[in-house]
Amino acid sequence: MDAAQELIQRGGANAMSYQHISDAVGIRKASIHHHFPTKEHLIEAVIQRYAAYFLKLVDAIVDSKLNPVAKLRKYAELFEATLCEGQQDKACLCGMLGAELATLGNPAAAGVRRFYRDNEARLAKILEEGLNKGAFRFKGDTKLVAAMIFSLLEGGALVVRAEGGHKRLHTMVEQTITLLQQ
Amino acid sequence: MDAAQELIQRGGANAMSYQHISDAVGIRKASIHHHFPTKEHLIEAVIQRYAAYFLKLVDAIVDSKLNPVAKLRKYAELFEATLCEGQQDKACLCGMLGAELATLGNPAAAGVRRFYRDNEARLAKILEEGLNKGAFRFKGDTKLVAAMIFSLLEGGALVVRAEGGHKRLHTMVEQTITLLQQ
DNA sequence: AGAAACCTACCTACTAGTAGAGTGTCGTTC
DNA sequence: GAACGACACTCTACTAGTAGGTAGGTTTCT
Repeated sequence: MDAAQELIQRGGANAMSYQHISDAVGIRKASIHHHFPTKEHLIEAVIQRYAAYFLKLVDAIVDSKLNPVAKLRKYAELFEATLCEGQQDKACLCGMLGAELATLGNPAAAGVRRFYRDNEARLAKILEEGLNKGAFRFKGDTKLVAAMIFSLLEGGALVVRAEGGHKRLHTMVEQTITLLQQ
Repeated sequence: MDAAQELIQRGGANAMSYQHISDAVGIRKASIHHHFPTKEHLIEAVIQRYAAYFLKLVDAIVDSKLNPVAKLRKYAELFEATLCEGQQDKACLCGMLGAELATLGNPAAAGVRRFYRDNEARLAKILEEGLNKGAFRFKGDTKLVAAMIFSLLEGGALVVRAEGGHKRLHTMVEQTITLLQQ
């Protein structure tokens, strides 16, 4: 699953094959089919695991005693950290799968949708808290700003791989935080 | 090229094949190879055409007599319009290809990078004009805000296909404009 | 007539997925 | 304590389908 996830994060689900995984982990293709009968199953399992892992980290941030601005910064760092891993060309798993949504099976697509919804809800919570405590100052709907920030991070993670990398994403995040505070 | 572009915008370059194009346009696979010898060539040609077409529209907006806020709104509408076309599941071509960047050949990847750079430059121009005229009011670097908006639009176009569609992207854009004016 | 476009027929490589046989590791029984 | 059976795991070897791409002949346009 580690190998599958890495392959998807780097080139997408359609560029990932059982053979590639086999080469990466040194176990024959057929043996992988024993654990994940179809590609659909495999992708779904990877999404579930990724979503659970990611959201656990997010919840730890949301529930921490940090101030809301620091929470938002920490949240964005999760995306930046992904870009730093390995050969620095991994984006968010669900950002990649979002592009290939039309070619995904129903259960996998539902998992991606759910990941988006869950993340936006957590972000909205951080923003709401920030507004109440006066750490943020902006007009409009927190849920919309949450959706905006999430799209920015998912899109940013993809775009900066072309130029600038994680450092560039970081500066974009800082600029966004500035906009939310003025 | 229309068929190839549509296939890429819906499912990505790796989910697009000569056979799919053949089925869509009613011309044999080998005949398509006559015009575009390799997939690399085809993708590159589609990128070039798309970038030229898109940037022409963008430049028309930038050079128009609209006020900067209206220009930004018009620019975002280009992304919204793409989502409205056909079966409402087409994202920006270069957003899709950004996800698959690692599996693209060098010339194609360079085309995508260039598209990103060109768009961010146009956006920065609109923002700069808006700051000077007092239509926008925000702290920070216009180039960074431009990169931020571009990532938001590219990411948003991908994310809203999962839920909400073009209407949702529109509300996110309006929220962003609000942030830039406060 | 010549070129551009298109065709049929084919190639090799790779895809997801299956069949069925070996291998190692258990707990259970004699 | 040794033999047994069950099971999880891995293997080799295979399938049918699809991928990108080519050779070479036919049609269509100018």
